[in-house]
Amino acid sequence: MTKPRSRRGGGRPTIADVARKAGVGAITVSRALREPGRVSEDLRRQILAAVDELGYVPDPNARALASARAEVFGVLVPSLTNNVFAEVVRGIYDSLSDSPFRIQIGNTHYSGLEEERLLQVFGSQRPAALIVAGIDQTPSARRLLENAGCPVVQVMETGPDPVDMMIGFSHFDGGRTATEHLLQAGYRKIGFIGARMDPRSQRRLAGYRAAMEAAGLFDPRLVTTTPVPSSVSLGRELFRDALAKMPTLDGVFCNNDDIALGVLFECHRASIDVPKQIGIVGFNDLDMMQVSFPSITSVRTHRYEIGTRSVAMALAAIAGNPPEQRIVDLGFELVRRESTAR
Amino acid sequence: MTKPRSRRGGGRPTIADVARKAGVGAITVSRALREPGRVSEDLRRQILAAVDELGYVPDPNARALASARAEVFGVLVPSLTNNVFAEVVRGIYDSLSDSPFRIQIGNTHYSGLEEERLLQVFGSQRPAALIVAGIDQTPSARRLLENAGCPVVQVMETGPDPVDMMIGFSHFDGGRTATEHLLQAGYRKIGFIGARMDPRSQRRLAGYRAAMEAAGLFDPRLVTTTPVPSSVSLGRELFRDALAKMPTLDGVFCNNDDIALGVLFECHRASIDVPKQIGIVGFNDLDMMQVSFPSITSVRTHRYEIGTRSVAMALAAIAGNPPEQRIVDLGFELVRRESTAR
DNA sequence: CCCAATCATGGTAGCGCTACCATTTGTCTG
DNA sequence: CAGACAAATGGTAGCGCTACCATGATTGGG
Repeated sequence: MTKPRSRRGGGRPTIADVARKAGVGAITVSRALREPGRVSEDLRRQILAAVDELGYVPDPNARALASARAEVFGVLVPSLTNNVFAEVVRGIYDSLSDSPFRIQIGNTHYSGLEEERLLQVFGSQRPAALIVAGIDQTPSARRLLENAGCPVVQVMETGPDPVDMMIGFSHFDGGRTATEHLLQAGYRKIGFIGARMDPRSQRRLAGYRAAMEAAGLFDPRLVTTTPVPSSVSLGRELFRDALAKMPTLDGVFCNNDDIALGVLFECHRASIDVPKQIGIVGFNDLDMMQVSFPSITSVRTHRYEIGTRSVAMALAAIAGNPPEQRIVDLGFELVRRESTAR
Repeated sequence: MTKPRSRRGGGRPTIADVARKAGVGAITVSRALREPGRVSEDLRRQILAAVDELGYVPDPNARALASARAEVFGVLVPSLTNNVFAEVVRGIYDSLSDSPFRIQIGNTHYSGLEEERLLQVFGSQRPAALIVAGIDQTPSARRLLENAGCPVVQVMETGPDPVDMMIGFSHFDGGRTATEHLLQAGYRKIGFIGARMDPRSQRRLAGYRAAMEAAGLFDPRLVTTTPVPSSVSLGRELFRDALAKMPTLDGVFCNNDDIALGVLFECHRASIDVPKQIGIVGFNDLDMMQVSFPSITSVRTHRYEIGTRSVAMALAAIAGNPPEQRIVDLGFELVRRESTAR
């Protein structure tokens, strides 16, 4: 006469309740939910009705334990507030919202060690796929990715040696293209201003340097960087530093759009004419670049699409059809605007 | 002579492996990891050594299943890219990084239905706590929250009737304060410009209206809104609309800082003097408000702190000491800058 | 010095689900 | 029409962990 209900579970319906109600075996309920094609039309209807009536929702934890595979995408990004990564995450999120997969986000704070720690934690759940920003994993992080036993997509950049799959673009080329544009517009003393010099920023700087050296115009005093996190106000300060160091500066390639905006505001404040006295190029092409006065030339990157495409690649791999193109270069676009129209 | 290793698990060490190695029972290993105080010094050391040597990491899914409680915080926000919510999430994330709790983010896209759906999904995991943005849940979403069986924190706003706990500030008061500041500065034809008029924006608008009515200056033609998502470029367009509708406009309270920035840029473009001809006030006080030229007066909100404090409240409740203050008002600060210094 | 109360540890029995392996039925081939 | 084979369903045995309930060892008060 004891209650058969468990002492622990909150009393919510389980698969056995559904099975009883529908008059079938538990396993058939499980199949009806996961592989509808393998259950006859009739039973499926009956089962779905029972599910509905009881308000049954499968327990993802039990599911993960039994199948040794959690329906989770692990996503590792270096920052949650940086608009660039927020857009990537949004793309990932939107692409996954109609799938059974959940998302678990990890914030590495631009630290390789933190990334390792998070991979360890994420791995313990046997995720369905891992999406990680960047290609500069520590050796031990790379080993964790290789042994994760699930599809791995490195995003934001392309490089020669993917762990599994890769989607992004060349930051080196982006930096070079931006700089070449300034050179073509006639600017000569072109500075580089960058904050939070993560590996991607370093490669943009390298692209800048390559372009300047090719033009015979490179000078280390033109480069102003800091490891401090990027912000609009920092952009303003760095520009003042740059100008103090090199008063003849006539152009700047900014590591990102926040910096570029800070530079523009300082130009306003100091009555420096843009684009006549100084040309400005940003990176990422946030919405505000087209609105500012003057509007700012920037390198448009396809962040949202990197998110959606990375999910598509991972889902294909999970389904057993890994894309033949393991490295996808989405490129970028230089968007010319008033800030370099001299 | 058969391999005792399971057919499924990838062969990673389990608690039983650790127990065998340390020469203790499995349950003792479990305790040593979760309640160190209840295991003798000696055994604990032995066990931790075994854990280390084997590289054992507990399986969170098995743990959740056995204890009917997942070590997960469910976080529901209306947008991932809106800097305001990104800051809240960052605060949550940072406060949880030293705890065993993971984070699962849900993006409601400002939709009540989507929020319900996500609460349903999240609930199936028996999360340790739920943090949701806003206080305007649908009746059925509210029921889901009440029956979640875990601490619930509503964030970003305060209101009279919390599901469980609440932390934020009054958007009505924020809107009123901003508007009163413009009035005190001598502006009279003060417009309201807002995009994505979610419930919080509506209350800021109500605060604006209350201040204007108290001054006997309210006119519906001063209000320009749209349900379209907010952006800097939209701010510019809405300001042009507002000006076309009411050419004598001499001030604007903007629903958020992006809009305010768009307004400022349009003023530059149209050679409208700020603050002489037009006063501008934003909302949230993003970093760029202090850098722009002229710098923009804004209502500073404590987003990051809302995130960290919400976690502290939830953790306290989980530990069995729910805070006596179930409603925490973090307030806001009006930051006066050049854009209203007439 | 005995018995209760504590403390430290362990055994057992699930948590809710699915992998694996039947079993049953229907369908096709020669 | 037998035999082979596929399709549909079910039973059993865990997945790796912890709640619950012993058990034995230690303490301490009367």
